Amino acid sequence: MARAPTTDDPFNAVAEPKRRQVLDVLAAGECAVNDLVANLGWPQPQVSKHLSVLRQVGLVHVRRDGRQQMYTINAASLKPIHDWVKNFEKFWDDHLDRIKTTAEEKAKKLAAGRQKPSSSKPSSQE
Amino acid sequence: MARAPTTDDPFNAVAEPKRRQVLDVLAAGECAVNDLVANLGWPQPQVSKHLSVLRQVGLVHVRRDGRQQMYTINAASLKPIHDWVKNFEKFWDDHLDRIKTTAEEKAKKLAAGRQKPSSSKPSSQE
DNA sequence: TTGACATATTCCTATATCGGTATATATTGA
DNA sequence: TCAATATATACCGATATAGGAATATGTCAA
Repeated sequence: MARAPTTDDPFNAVAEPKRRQVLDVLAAGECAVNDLVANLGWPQPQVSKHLSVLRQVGLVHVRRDGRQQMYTINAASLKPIHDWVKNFEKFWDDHLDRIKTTAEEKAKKLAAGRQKPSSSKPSSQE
Repeated sequence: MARAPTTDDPFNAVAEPKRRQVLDVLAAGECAVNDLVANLGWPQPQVSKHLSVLRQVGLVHVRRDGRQQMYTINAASLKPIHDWVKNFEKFWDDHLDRIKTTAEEKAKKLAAGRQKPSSSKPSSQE
């Protein structure tokens, strides 16, 4: 067997850096193919082919406007990626959980006038 | 040219669903290879090979304990993915601070709208 | 040392890729 | 209808893959 096709899911589609670049440009708003070509500086067929992959996984939508094909990002298709990596946030950002959960407490303590900065011991497991 | 190697970056490494599964299991804590084999139900060489890829991109660390190789997740290597997708949160997450993000988008659209469709001039990136 | 256990590596093959070049399709205007 | 513009597709070649099977490596225990 070979690697899963790039069109299988957003994970595979977005593994290619150039496709991420395309999405980065499209994040700024609707764009015609030639504008992408100009923005990215790649050969037109290359841009079209990357757009084709993004289309097939539903990461972009197309609309014809005269001779132009207007592409818009459909970032909702990135949500599975977001949801998956989100589960690992705590591993590199162990402030995150703590800050989020204790922010109000700290605020209260500060408001009370006394706040001891207890040396925080990092425990990965919450 | 072919697709970028799976060991090039976390994006490519994690494009394979089974490697995400491995990380999901490791997220629960340190694990020996055989435990992964038992947990996942895959042939041992397959598990080892996926671990090899994850090792090469730094997504896991290994420690020898007797005859066992104890694997731990190194989720910090997922941060680039997290950081990238985070920029698209606003597209599906409505209850984020919508006013601020839409304002930014409007500004971007206005800036992008100054480009003429026909005359494709490579405007300075970014 | 020998054998059992734990894990990694090698060899194999079908497959899908990315980039380049050339060309096809579609739309508009004269 | 024809030319020009805008975009998509077809073809090619080199390459890396994932899984399976077999085997190599490494470690412990008797």
